[in-house]
Amino acid sequence: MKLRESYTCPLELVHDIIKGKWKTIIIFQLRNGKCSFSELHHSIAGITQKMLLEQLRELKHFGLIDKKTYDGYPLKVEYFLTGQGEKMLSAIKIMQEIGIDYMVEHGMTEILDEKGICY
Amino acid sequence: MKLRESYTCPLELVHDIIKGKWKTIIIFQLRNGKCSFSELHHSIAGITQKMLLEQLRELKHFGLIDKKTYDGYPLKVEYFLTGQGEKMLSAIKIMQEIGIDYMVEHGMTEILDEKGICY
DNA sequence: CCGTATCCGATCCGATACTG
DNA sequence: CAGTATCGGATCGGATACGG
Repeated sequence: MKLRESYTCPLELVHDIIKGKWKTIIIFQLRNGKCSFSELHHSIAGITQKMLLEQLRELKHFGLIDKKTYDGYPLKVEYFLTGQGEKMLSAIKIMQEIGIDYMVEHGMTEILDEKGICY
Repeated sequence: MKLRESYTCPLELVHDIIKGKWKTIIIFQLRNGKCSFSELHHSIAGITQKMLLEQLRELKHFGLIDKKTYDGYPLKVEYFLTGQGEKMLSAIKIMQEIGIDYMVEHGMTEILDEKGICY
């Protein structure tokens, strides 16, 4: 969650911002616009509530996503990408392609639909 | 080093391929062509021999880089990006930009030269 | 110059139970 | 529905020493 005082390389900083198992997937899930906490929770296979919340908090802290809270009951919250989040998304989309390339190359295609999107 | 049998998402697979503190930096260092082991070692601030070798082995195993070994003494080895490595580089370049944006935004500019390249 | 091996603290992340 | 707290095993990565 905390960055260092200084870095010798921008990539080291970015690594500290998006490291971990879930952040790229969360950003990718926000590619089509706003999502509630539970939409994210249900659309990301295998993530726990704890991890999702923790990662959302960090992504917000680093300015890749933002959220809007509506008072009332039940509580309603919407998460969405910021400008920098969109920029990160453009890198993540390339990585998605690389993943699909690898899967095709190695016969791991069973999980892909015709567009290579799996959620 | 080992991937799972199957993944529910291409990004999860890519994460397993490039996770860790050093891989994106190593790929970025290879952006201008071939490098020897010691060129990489000297150009990447703070990396140990152990980590560099370990990460190079994994990157090769996953097909993002390749190497050419010349017999003779002293030993000479050259590492370079494959096609998929170049594709990953295009994503990494975007992340580099994001890192520079963040540094500029947060007054961490002291390490950047006029092009934002620090090695 | 290039590559290998081991030890060990730090961190990550899943499971689980609980609150507003 | 959204968010918090704690515990413990697995993994990561730095230090260090050795080998082709």
